[in-house]
Amino acid sequence: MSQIPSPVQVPTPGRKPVIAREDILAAALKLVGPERSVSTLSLREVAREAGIAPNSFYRHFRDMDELAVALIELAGRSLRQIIGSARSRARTDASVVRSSIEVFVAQLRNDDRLLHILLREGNVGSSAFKQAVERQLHFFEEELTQDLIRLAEAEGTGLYEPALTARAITRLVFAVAASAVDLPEERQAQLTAELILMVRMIVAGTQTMAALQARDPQQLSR
Amino acid sequence: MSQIPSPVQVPTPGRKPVIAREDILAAALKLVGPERSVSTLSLREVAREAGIAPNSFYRHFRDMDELAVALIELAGRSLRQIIGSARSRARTDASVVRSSIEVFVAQLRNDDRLLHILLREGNVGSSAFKQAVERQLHFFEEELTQDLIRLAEAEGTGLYEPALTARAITRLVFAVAASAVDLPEERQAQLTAELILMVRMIVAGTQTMAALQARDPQQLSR
DNA sequence: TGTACATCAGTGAACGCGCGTTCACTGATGTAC
DNA sequence: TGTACATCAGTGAACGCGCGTTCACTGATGTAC
Repeated sequence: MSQIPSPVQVPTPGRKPVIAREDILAAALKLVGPERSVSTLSLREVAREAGIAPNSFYRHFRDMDELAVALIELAGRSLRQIIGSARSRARTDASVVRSSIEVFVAQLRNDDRLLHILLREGNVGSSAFKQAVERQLHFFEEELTQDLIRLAEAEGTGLYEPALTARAITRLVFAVAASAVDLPEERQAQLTAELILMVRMIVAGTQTMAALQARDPQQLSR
Repeated sequence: MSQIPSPVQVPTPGRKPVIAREDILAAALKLVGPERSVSTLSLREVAREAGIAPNSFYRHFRDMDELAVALIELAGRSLRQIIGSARSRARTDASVVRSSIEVFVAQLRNDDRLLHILLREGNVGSSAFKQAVERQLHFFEEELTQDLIRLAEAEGTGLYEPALTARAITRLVFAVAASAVDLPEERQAQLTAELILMVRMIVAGTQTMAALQARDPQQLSR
């Protein structure tokens, strides 16, 4: 899945690389910020920040688009790992919602630029780039679907369309978080609380609808 | 609120304008597409499309950022008007959710580029641009809040945090629609159905939570 | 009605700049023997 | 161990291009009298 070369050494002839793909990704990350999106970075800018000649860039990436896709994959993998461990820590009690969102917002506040990119640049850029973002969101949706099913079984409640529910939660959390990236710290605490309530609404809704459907299968299509 | 000059004629000396602000906005709109966002348009490109010399652009806008903000305001006003009339048409029966979302998706399918911009570019660009997008979303949230209150009163159901609920619905609909802009037509029908269910989940959730809170005020903060 | 004048929307030419990409190269590293 | 050689990461210089912005201008339109 990863485009990043593993550190396994395959002995080859030729000059040793003095700069790694990762160094260039890191340089690009340093350049993004509130008013600089990945899609506005220039190849020369990134090369300058990485301390290499512009044409050395081509030794590592075909073009800026390939670099952008690599950034998204890095961001997705990193966030899923963070959320995943938060989730498994909280598996026993029913506060999965709270702890997942809290770790998510903490990461956001931690000025994780990878996360910022994943949140806010999903809708602009090349089609390869947008597809890379969509792929990462799907991973989240799939993992969340499994979580929801497990949670419903544990609590003995119904669950209406778990995949759809997971999709709604994922998209909502990403959208709200994206609009909060620029907010000051104190507003972000409030945001966490709001996000938790929003997700609870969806969960409560899916349970209610499951119960309704069990009683009267026609009702929901009205 | 509008930056667009009204067609009221204030007689002034000087040469008659041969091109209007609106013509330049229209030219910019023609240039945006699946892989071209407003933030990547160049001044010269827009001028070329509008059929004027590059420096004539400055007679109408200070820079491209001002044009982008004008586009967002145009998009917001236009969409609110469309949704508003759909909403008032459906006020009597309880299908506000369905008819609002249907008209929203119809507009999307209609290749309304203004709408595409509003949906997908909210998180990149200058801070003035992002604020303009946020302002438009707030208008939607406020109008939806009023709707939810009216609906709850009419149906006699409770409502937990109407403003928060409206916010969740608005953000979710915009996020899901943004990711669907590139989808083929047949997938968009499916999307409409999914969106309706998602919003119903939130509405069902807010009602359930209102009922829970009435019974046990502590329960929700768990 | 006619004439002089002010206004100002739009222009053509030019500027310096940063861009992506190319080319032929350098020289460090490893392999073959 | 020593030598010749192949590989290839990184380079310096150059290219043509489109960009935003500036300048002094043109000439159509309206006003004053």
